[in-house]
Amino acid sequence: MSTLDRPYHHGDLRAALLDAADALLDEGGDGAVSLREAARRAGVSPTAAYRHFADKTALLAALAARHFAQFGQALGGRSFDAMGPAYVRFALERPGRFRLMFGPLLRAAQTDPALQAASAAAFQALRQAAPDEASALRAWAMVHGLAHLLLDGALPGSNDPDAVLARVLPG
Amino acid sequence: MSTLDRPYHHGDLRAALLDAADALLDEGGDGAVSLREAARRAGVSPTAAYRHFADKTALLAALAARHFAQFGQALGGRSFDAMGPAYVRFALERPGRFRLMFGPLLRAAQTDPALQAASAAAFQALRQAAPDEASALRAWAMVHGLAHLLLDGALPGSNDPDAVLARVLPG
DNA sequence: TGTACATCAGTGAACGCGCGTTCACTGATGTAC
DNA sequence: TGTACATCAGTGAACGCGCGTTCACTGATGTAC
Repeated sequence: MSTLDRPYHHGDLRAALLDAADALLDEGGDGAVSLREAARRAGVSPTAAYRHFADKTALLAALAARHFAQFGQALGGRSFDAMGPAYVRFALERPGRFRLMFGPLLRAAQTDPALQAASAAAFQALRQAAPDEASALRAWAMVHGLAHLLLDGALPGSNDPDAVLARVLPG
Repeated sequence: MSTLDRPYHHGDLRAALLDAADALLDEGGDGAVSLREAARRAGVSPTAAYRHFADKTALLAALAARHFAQFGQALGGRSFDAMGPAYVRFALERPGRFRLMFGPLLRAAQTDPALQAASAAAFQALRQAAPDEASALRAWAMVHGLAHLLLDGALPGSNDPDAVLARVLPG
């Protein structure tokens, strides 16, 4: 395969692999992300990925860091009251992404500095909008729990996000 | 292997498999539960499990049903205020169990009647202790979110459950 | 009490699968003189 | 401007792994007459 045949430009394989992994995340959840399939979709042999990531965990960490940045943007600049719905919407939009960001797959990568920075920055947004620390924590927990319960279809009766949000959140 | 060599009595293989799967849940999380390993630990060939469960999903559903029953007992008979800490404690005690009960692994088994009944019963406890429906939902979401955040080590700063609970819950 | 038979709970070999990762390698690109 | 060389981003075959599930089977247990 010559350079010209590739669907990405020189030096962009890293981004292409992340994009492919991202698509897998959406299609099959965080458990469905594999180095081999990501490479396949990027049009490259399985081993090419190792030029760009030390191992699978490094790929996942990079992917999560990307998503935490988007997460911060999705929350940033909103009022405290508007953040709850935004948080839940972010989770429901793409469940695999949400599970990767918070789930056990990243346990091995929890010390990754880029990941830590990205996640800390995302939560700064929420902390700053809250009237005080305890309120921030309570709101965060509630909204995080709501996201999970809706994602898992664990609420008896209505699982309609808007209806549930309206009933639960103030305003 | 004669009957006498087995670590369980006649007719108890089903329970032995569930016990083994349960241990796997604790040791490696919900992703670490496999039919083969459960059978191995029960001292039985991999195929023996199919005498007792239609497939892996059926095993997982049976396991989750068991846990939802325990969950109901852990919550039952408590005051509304005492339920929050009990909920969180239940989750932190055995993360794998909690993730199995609410996680995506059971999506395929969501229509299982025994599982549905067990989960509905568990939530009855919380609903009955709450002053009203909306409060129940809010409390549930918050406590569920707290459990997840603590489980995932996602809280910046202190991840000590007792400290976090004290700061967040009323009373 | 004895015999024929059905049922039932296991065995063990085999299937196809996809995975993460390693290895020695090739061919193109960039650099120094 | 040309040549020698190092670097770099890929390839492709191979490794060992554990999984869920199927198949034909065996041997013990229970039942009917």
